[in-house]
Amino acid sequence: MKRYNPSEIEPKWQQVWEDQKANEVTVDASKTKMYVSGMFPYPSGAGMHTGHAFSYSITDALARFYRQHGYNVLNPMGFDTFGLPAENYAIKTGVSPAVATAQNIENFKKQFSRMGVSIDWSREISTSDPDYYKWTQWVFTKLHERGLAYQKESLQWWCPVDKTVLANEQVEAGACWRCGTQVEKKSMKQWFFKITDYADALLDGIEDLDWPQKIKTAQTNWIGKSVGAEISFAVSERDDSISVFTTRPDTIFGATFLVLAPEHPLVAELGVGDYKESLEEYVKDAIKRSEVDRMNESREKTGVFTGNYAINPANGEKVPIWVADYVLGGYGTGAIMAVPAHDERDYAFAEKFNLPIIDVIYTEERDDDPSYGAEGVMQNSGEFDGMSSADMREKIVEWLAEHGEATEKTTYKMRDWLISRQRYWGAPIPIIHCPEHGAVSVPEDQLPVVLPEIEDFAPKGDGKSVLAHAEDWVKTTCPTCGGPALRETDTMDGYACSSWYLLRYSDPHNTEKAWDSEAVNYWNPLDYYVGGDHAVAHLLYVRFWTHVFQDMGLVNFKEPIKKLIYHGYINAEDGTKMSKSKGNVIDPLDVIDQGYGADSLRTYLMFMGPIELNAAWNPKGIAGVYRFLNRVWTVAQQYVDATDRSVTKNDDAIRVAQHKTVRRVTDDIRRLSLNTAVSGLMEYTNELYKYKVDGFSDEVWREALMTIAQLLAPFAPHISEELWQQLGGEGLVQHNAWPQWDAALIVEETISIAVQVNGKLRGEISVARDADAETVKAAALAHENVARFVTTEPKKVIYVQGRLVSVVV
RNA sequence: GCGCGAGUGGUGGAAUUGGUAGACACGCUAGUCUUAGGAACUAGUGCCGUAAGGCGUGAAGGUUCAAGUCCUUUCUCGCGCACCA
Repeated sequence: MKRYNPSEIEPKWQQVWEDQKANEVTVDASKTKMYVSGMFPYPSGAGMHTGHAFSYSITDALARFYRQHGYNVLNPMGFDTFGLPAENYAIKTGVSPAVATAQNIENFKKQFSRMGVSIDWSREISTSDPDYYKWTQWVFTKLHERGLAYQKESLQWWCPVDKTVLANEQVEAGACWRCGTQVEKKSMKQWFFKITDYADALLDGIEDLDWPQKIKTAQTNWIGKSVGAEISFAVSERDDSISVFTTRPDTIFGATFLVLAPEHPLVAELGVGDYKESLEEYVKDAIKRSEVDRMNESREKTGVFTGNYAINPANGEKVPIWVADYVLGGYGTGAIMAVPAHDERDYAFAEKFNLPIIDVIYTEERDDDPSYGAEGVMQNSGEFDGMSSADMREKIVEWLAEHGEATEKTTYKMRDWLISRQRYWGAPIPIIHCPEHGAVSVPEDQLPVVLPEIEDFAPKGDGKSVLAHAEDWVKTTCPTCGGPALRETDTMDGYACSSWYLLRYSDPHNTEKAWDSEAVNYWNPLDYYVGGDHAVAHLLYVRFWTHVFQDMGLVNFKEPIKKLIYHGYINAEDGTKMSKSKGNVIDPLDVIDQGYGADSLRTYLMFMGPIELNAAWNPKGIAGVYRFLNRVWTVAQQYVDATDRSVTKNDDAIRVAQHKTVRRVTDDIRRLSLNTAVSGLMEYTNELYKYKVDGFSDEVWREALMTIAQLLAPFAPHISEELWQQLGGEGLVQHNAWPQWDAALIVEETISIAVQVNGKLRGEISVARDADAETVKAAALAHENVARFVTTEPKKVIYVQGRLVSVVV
């Protein structure tokens, strides 16, 4: 008997798939399409880790499952190649990012091949390939044309030692991540995408997405829609007013002071007399710190009085104007009316600085706590006393508008998407700055704006990308007037590059346009998107761009991803994250090399638990799966080697087990319960194992074993191909139909019924499948052990068809 | 703090619709055989108890003939957001 040897059969089938181009697909309107994709990887120098192996094993299982069902399956792969690691590596070693990236991609592709994933490599893309980023740039110009890409002065982190701009996540506790210097804020002109124009559309789209609730909630919160009012407060003894945003205009009679953010434009003018100096100092200090920092610090409120007053438009009361950093400059109007009786933050502030608190909403259950957000009956509110606060919310805005300025207003937490990066290794922003015409888009026929090759990748310390020093490249002519002009030297955020790659897979080599709409509309939207990261950013940006593309008539759908599979992490054996420093990293390629093979690795990853949960790697666990595949192998070999195939002893039982398993595995994969699909295959194998000692019949065993090859193929494709071939199957198992189950064969003649007495299990009876209720009840009561517990006439006997009898005494 | 999940044997987990809790796998125990093979096979394995039986799904209540599943309260852990007015 041949032994199961994955290191022999796996490379063999990988070669066959490659030679036959088994996974390449084209648009075919006569077939139902199925488009699945994992989130494309950043090809790091470290190669593939278990997270990748897990993610792509899920994707591949689905691709193979649907391919076997006869769908036209697109399972592509690409590489998210722009980004900081390659650039930092270049700064350190001088190896150009393009060269290092190409090597890493080669390595990743080898590793993908060894995993046995069924990818259509003819569609490979890489975001740093000029043939790709030409179209990323083209999208930028289209957004620019539509007013969705614009420039704005904005504050950026600046490290005075490294003399470079830092991203928010590169600032740790107010210090530069590299040198530890206290960072500063610097105002710079930056490019933004106007995602806020799509806030409502993106919010409305969330409801119908077949995505995990937590991702949908995360996106909803991120967009952060608030409906309220903007109300104007006149500044006392000044010809000025301060506009505030509130979601609770009904509490305006309780507004006892105003608070402005330190960034508020009026702050500079409001300081009066003795208060002026302390105000200036406070503002200077607050602006130095980021919003992020302010939030990380203790919630102890700080603030200063301006010495100035405003008039509450509801009751004409003079209310003091304060400045405090708990009010954010970037949200609403950067100013609030503080209602300490009904907002815990205002309450904390009022307590600390002894400001008046007026309770304007009465609720019965209210205790002494400041009643944050509660609805109730209005009081201390003039003519509105006794009314319901919820009912008056809109009325009071109308009333305020009659003798002042007040309008209904909706605000969002989401800000526009800042895409400028002062970095080399990214897609150049396709803009030319002309002294005459300003920022002009590079015309389509001059795209791509190719990233120039340079020698020195280290930032020069001027807050610009090193591209600014590639003088020949920077100096150009204005597309509008032909006069001398300069190129934009910032590159785009990598998220821009990954916001449309799922569309490019449909038509990856098109040199005329970003994609052909027929191809894109055939394959998209994506049926399954598999990943475990980017809950908000990437998954929101992809939606944003697709919404825009639909508005531009480039695609005929709004939402790019139908079903999102957001899987967990694979942790180390002790449940903590794998990390190089802890030395607990499991390298999936090592696992394959150890002799377990890719099939065991993949099947184990699917068997570990529900895909959406985190799981801890258990070296014993993969041994168990290897044992299972060995049993599959052994039982198949014993059939193949058998000289006598005339023993029909267990044929009926084998047939029942086979059809039950087909049904179960099919259902389980459909509902993405991959761990139970694998356990179903294990049970089936164990059962066949039991019967093999009695000997083999020909057709029944052959069919039973071919079925296992088919059902196992999504998880362990190599052994499945091998067994399929040994059993005389036609062609590749992955191109053969998924087995069907025959419902009639699964039905058993006698069924087992549990018997409970007062809710406790007391016995089990066997009855005919179609026995009527009275017969079953009688049989239940006749059961010896049941009778022991039923000493009086039962009060009630309930028969649940096909399941149990419940006797109540 | 707010939001979203999840708590089941020694371990990972199963139970699709309120209907036999613990499938499958790991580990462990005992045994068989040792063509020393990452062995294989057989039997057992929730807890207490010799048994009959009792107890048992984070905790406490409740609804029901019947609750891991539904309701109320509460605790713990994970993830996301985090002074957004």
